[in-house]
Amino acid sequence: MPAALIPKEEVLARLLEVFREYGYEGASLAVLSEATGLGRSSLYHHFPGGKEEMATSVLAYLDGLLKQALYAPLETMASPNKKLGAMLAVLDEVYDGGTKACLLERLCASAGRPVIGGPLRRSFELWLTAFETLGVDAGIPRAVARSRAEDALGRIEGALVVGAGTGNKRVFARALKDVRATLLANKETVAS
Amino acid sequence: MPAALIPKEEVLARLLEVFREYGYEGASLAVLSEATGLGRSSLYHHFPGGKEEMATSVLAYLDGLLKQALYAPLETMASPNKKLGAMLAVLDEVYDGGTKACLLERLCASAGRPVIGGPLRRSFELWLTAFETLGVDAGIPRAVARSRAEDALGRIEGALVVGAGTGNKRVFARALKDVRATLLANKETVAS
DNA sequence: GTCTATATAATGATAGAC
DNA sequence: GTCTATCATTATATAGAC
Repeated sequence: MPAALIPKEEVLARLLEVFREYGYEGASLAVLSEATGLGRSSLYHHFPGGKEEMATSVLAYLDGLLKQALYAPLETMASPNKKLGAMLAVLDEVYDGGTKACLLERLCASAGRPVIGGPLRRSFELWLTAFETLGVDAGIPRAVARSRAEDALGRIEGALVVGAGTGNKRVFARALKDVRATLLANKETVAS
Repeated sequence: MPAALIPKEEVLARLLEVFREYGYEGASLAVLSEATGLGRSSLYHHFPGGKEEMATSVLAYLDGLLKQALYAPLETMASPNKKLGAMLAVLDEVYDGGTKACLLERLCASAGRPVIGGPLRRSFELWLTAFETLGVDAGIPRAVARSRAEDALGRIEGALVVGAGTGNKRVFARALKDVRATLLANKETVAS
């Protein structure tokens, strides 16, 4: 039997790129095949469940990346603020300064498919829980930390959307800066 | 010749609903046909350019809705704050409290198609300019008003994404509240 | 302006050789 | 584990009757 052309993790990484650029419906097997360098049959060998299994496997692979990017910093001895800085630095890199789309957002249009919607929601929750946990670590009441986490993720996702629609990267840079300043802050807004 | 079953504006409204739920690639002619009650050939009679023309026509139709929702309030005599309240009230209704997706976001995955990307960017700009103009009306320097407009639209889009992925509507409600409080404010963030 | 019927291409998915 | 060849289905799009 022929040796694997590329490691399975590399296959997943390339599939991820396609799904996050084109979404689920837009990611045709032709494109997925070209991106991985594997023929259709090879893809079906790795993912007997077809395109849906490719998408769910990619979501599981993303969960691993999220754990690296968001949960690894949580387990260090650094201050909550430093941990947040580490998380946001990785996100800035992953989204290439706001020029690359988010897989979670691109899959939302296909959340109606049960095999997508379930894992998708779990990936959202994984991210939210990381932010929430960081807030709790910083001494913020859990309910508040949870709301802040949702708002922070919303800021990031929305900045990527506006960036994709307008080509403006500064929105994303400001979003990261704002999350940096507000997620853990004892803040109040003062009108003058 | 048979009479039109429904006015063209109603056709556009129904096409809009499909595109904003499923995105461009996910909106098949079968679904578009069913949603409008028109056969394929009737759709091609109205939109000779096929699905791409349906999408661009829907974007143009959305521009009209945006002008109603965002520019009509601008031309009233009310205070900037009242105008903002009117805008956000319409948005809250249009997105059904955060349960309906935004067409602009759902089309971003297909922005690579030139016929989509151009009009899409123009629709984003239309929205941003409305928010920016309101800020300028309120006495905010244009550059600041522009940034605030981008951030506000980002907050709204991101809240819809998080809402779609998690099923949580409160994110959207808080986003509207935050835009209400920050778009026109003389604000500063105070850490205590 | 709408319909039925059809053309043509692309899609997701399989079978079987190596 | 990968390939070529092919399947059935769905997709977009057209032709022509009424």
